[in-house]
Amino acid sequence: MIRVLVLGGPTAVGKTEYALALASRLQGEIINADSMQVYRGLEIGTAKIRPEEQQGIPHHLFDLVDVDTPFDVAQYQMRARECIQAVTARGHLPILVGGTGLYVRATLFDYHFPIKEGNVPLSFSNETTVALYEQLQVLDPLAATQMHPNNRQRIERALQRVAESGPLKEIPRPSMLYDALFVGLTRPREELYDRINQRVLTQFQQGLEQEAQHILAQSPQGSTARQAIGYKEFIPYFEGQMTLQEVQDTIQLHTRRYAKRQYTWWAHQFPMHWIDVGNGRAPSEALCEMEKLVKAKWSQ
RNA sequence: GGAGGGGUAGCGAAGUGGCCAAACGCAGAUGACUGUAAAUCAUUUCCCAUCGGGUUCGGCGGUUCAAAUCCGUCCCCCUCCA
Repeated sequence: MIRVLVLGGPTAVGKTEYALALASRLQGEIINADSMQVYRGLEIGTAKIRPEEQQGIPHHLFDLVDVDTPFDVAQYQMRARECIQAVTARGHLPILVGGTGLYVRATLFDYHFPIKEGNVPLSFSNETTVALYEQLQVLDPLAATQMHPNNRQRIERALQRVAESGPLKEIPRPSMLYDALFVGLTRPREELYDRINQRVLTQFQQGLEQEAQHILAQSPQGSTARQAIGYKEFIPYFEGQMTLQEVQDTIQLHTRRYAKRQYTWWAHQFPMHWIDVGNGRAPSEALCEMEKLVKAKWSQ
């Protein structure tokens, strides 16, 4: 099986820096696993690494599409698998770096996304959520058991899927397709939250407002890019209903909550090896621990 | 000094004798998640505990079978008049 090193963890924990160091020590190439950094133009708000910071290490799957172009897990899965293949063929170690757990899981595990047949998307706007859930219970009882009756977004998707490829025959229990090592970076909660708050302040100084204005003008209603934290919060501000300070507070709040959700996903969906990079620990020491994990797994 | 309004769980805010450990909002904590995932959704938040129990609604004291809710008194806050 192909080896893949995964570097995950919550936002603002320090993945970008450690990825760079790891890549240079392990002859690795970095593959983005962040659902928002695939968009061109989301720079400051997503804390995307800049070309001059990349230290000559190849970075893949950043800036794939414009903000008005839809992108989803299925596309990511395909691109990421191709990329892993290519990096491996070059004799390098693919390092998947990012916070979007679903993207990583769909790539490394046996997730199937049937090819869409280009049929008209169903419209559910006139139905109540209760009615939609009842429909799903009839059309795909198994899928219905997998989601909460209030989760309209997932119910709609399930109905769409049923229309395209029929009901679920069994609940999928995906297996891993790669020889993957999951390293998660972590820090004490309070320290992480401080870093998040500080990072948002810095982003404002770097011109987040201008970037957001630009992005919001370019991305259509409902597009994924305008759901990104650090951008959508500006909407009420540009409409004159919120102060800049309130925008900043809200971005910090949303980012903190996002970080918690990421912890939940990473901790529960993968066999993680957590490395504490906080508490004033020297990066060299943390890196050393990561290298040990790598050696222990792929001893060489 | 006088008149009036108010003090409810982390914050805001309902409740005005029993159905109140106390609605609701916010914030926090926990979790779910195979095509929007930086999305969407759920649970939970006085204390101990499995049922269940023990302390709460500014303090103290009363009335009552029963009080956050009624009475007395004290403390604190706000507005207005002096």
